[in-house]
Amino acid sequence: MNIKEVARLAKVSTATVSRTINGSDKVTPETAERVRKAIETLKFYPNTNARALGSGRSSLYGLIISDITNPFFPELVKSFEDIAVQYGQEVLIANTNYDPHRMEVCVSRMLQRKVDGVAIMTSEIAEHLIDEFNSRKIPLAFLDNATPQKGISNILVDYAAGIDAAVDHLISLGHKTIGFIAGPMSLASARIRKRAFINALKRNNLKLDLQFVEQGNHRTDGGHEAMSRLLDHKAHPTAVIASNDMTAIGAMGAVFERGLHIPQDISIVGFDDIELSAFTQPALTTVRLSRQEIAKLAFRALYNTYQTGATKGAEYTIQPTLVIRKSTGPKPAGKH
Amino acid sequence: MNIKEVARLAKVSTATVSRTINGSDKVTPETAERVRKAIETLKFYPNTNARALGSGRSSLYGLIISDITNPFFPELVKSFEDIAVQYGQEVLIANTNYDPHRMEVCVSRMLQRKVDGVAIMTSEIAEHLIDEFNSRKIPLAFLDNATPQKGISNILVDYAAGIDAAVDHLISLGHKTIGFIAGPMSLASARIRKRAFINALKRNNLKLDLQFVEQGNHRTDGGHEAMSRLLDHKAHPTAVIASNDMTAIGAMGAVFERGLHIPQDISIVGFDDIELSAFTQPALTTVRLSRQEIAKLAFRALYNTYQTGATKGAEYTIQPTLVIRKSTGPKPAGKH
DNA sequence: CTGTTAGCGCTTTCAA
DNA sequence: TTGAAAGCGCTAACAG
Repeated sequence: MNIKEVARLAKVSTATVSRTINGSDKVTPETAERVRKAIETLKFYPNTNARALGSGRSSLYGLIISDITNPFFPELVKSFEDIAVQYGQEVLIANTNYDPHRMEVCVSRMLQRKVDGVAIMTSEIAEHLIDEFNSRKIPLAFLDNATPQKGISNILVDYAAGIDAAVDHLISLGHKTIGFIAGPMSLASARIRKRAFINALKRNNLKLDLQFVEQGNHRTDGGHEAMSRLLDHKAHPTAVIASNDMTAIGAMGAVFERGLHIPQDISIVGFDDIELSAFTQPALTTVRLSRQEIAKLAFRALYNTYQTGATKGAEYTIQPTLVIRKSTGPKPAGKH
Repeated sequence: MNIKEVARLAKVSTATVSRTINGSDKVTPETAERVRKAIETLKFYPNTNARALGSGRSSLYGLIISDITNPFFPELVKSFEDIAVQYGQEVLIANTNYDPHRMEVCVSRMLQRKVDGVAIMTSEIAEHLIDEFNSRKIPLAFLDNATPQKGISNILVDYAAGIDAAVDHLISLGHKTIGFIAGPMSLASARIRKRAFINALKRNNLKLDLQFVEQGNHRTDGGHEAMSRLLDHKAHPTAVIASNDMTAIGAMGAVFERGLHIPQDISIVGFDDIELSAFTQPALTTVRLSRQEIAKLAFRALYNTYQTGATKGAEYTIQPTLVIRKSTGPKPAGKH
């Protein structure tokens, strides 16, 4: 069952069938109709592999993420797929599992499938792998690539603005002693958030107490432990900002374990706005980083670069927004 | 850059390069080594499309799910990929978004990519689409297919056993009035759970009060509303089982809104054990349905069927297990 | 507007 | 063990 059979049944050449499939305008409507009917009756599905091979275009875009079970990614994946479908393109998803070796495997898969572009939404990627893509002129889009490069698109996130919004919100609620639970310092984006927090305190003339800047790991366990340490101080902060939502959720657990209440005794702010955050008890106030926006910008950058054959990539900056829910409240009376 | 260049550099024919790539044992180690070195220096990645076209095997397995942002699926996807990688196969993921039309698109994608098998982990699929696969002898594996079919593998879940375990657990805690929040009755698996609940009550000689069997939608909003209705009754149940975790989480919110405590005033049990459930406050007691097990069984069934060319599919039954966390406790004194 | 035909890059007989 | 060559199914000049 192939294009020949369709051609035979429709009494045309394979070229005409191909043209019809690809929506060429140089096919008489009547002919096209006949072809379409033949396709229908034969239940013919054009072989993607042959198409890609013949045309040199795969219409496939790669999406490399760390781990689909990390709640940050599902929405990103979904949005990326949705927009790709809109553009008539397909998506090849690959997980690195935070493992450099798996990353190599992912890159190799992309190369073998001859993708038309790759969105790399994870930080850990070796320079030589980027070169593989570059030398083949495969468009790349990064999320938060620290070192922008020739011909590579970059989606930047204004983390500082997000942190600022969180700090301002807490200050407006009367908080003066604000703690922070950082993410892994190996992550550029985590470093930026921590620095932004410190700067925000300064700008607001709040004293920076380094013992209230704790270290987490962007997972719940790290948040839990960090918050426990924070609560060990006789005079703990009345509000804590976490570097991401998972950290905040872990932190909330630690607060409850001490018999304290959120937000009556302590306010908590997260970062990312993963789905889960709306369902915590109380619902988490957090800085929303729109995954849909990231996905759209990344895909469009790739698509445009591929279509136009442009050699320089685009750069976009995304503004996070504060989502106020129930985990933040006025500073408790009598505290500092 | 293709197999020819490699052949030239290694001073062999393209056939030998192909054999080396595919690990044929009829290549002298020395020759193979030369080829491998050539591949290395040229940074050659064999074109998957051409490989599939030439061989007739795609080494690609399709995975159709409803929606990657549904927390049930990420772990399933990950496990499926992990095992596929182990077997040297690739995975093509497709979301239906609960939309029959998108389902057609998904099926079409699978057909066009000439997948070697498809795991359909969503319920809504039209009969004629199944036929498309059948007529092309593409192995299929279903999750919970109500009507088992010729040559199709089926992963069954013993939902009843899971519900039984939940009911038994609550009874052992002294509960006598147990409520249930069902899922959408359009879902076979939801119907089974509801029926299992009713049967379990009977078997334990507990009276079945139909006003305590509420209707949800497997989402948090449905759980919230259903639980609110349940709590409107003067004498509400002291324990409630939800048809899935999202429902349970929504229900928990409704309980808190009334100023009641979990599990002191009311115990809650979920179903699925999605990641989120470990992080609710209190952590949710639930019936765990191992997505890893589902994924493994589904993939292996497909792989074996394809490799052996078997015409009849396998059938497996998965036993869910109760995970006791903090949302269940003894029946409150003085209640029924 | 339609048909002919030479590839696309790899696999796989078939011979050697 | 290796090579030559005929496909795999489709696309895209090129001709007409």
